[in-house]
Amino acid sequence: MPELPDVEGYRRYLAHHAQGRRVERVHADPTILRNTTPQGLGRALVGGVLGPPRRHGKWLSCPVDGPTLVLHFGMTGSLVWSGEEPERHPYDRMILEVEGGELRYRDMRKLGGVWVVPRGVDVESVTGPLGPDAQRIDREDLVELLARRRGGVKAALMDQRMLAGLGNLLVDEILWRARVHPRRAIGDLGRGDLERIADRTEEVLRLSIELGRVPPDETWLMGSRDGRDATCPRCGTTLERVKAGGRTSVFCPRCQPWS
DNA sequence: TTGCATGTTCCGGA
DNA sequence: GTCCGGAACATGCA
Repeated sequence: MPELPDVEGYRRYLAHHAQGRRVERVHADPTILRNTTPQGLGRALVGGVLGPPRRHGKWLSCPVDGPTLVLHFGMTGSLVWSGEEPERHPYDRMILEVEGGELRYRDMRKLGGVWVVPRGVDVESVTGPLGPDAQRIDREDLVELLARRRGGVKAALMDQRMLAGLGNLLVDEILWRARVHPRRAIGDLGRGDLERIADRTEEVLRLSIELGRVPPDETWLMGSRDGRDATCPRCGTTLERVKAGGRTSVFCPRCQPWS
């Protein structure tokens, strides 16, 4: 379930368990490797020491003595350290055997992927252009970014080239807190709307990043949105769903009126 | 059996 | 050039 807070959780997890350890061996499902082969991955990584992992948006990268390992988690990716779970799993698509254990990249649906960036090459060559990270951008800059956009507000917030890290569930959560209907055009919103969106973005990310995940909390839209007659955690109105920005959006018709 | 699912990318049409 | 919707990718679940 990787959105920015989850990937930030994986970054800390990798740093905690695997950073500083030397890679002894790698195994990989060739179909999860996006720009290399199992042999190429081995040549790049074996013998190297895992450096400090970095996150930008939903991308995680980790330098390994020159080359950089780059991971994207798609919709179902995660990391597992052998000390926490001794057995390998059929969906473990890549395994780094390191001194003292192994780090596994698990991804059921394989919509994510694994890349290797050679020494001296920019990580952007695989991630493509990304906007500023949603965790690190400050409020004023985010308001300015939003004010310059056109089109739907939801599509804008999910556009990784504008702002990196927000996905469908987080954007629904932010718009619900900011009381903005997900199908509104950004050009029709007032300054106050944009400021509330920026404030709620900061709030949602701060709270969920502390935990390394989005809390399964019934006071969050995210914790209440599933099910046929899910209700708004704030006012109890039955939640509705519409398509916006190409995905299903859940919103409260009372808290997020059209006008 | 059908529709839907938290990701990105590519394509066609307005 | 801009914006939007839909399909594709791979797999599981209701």
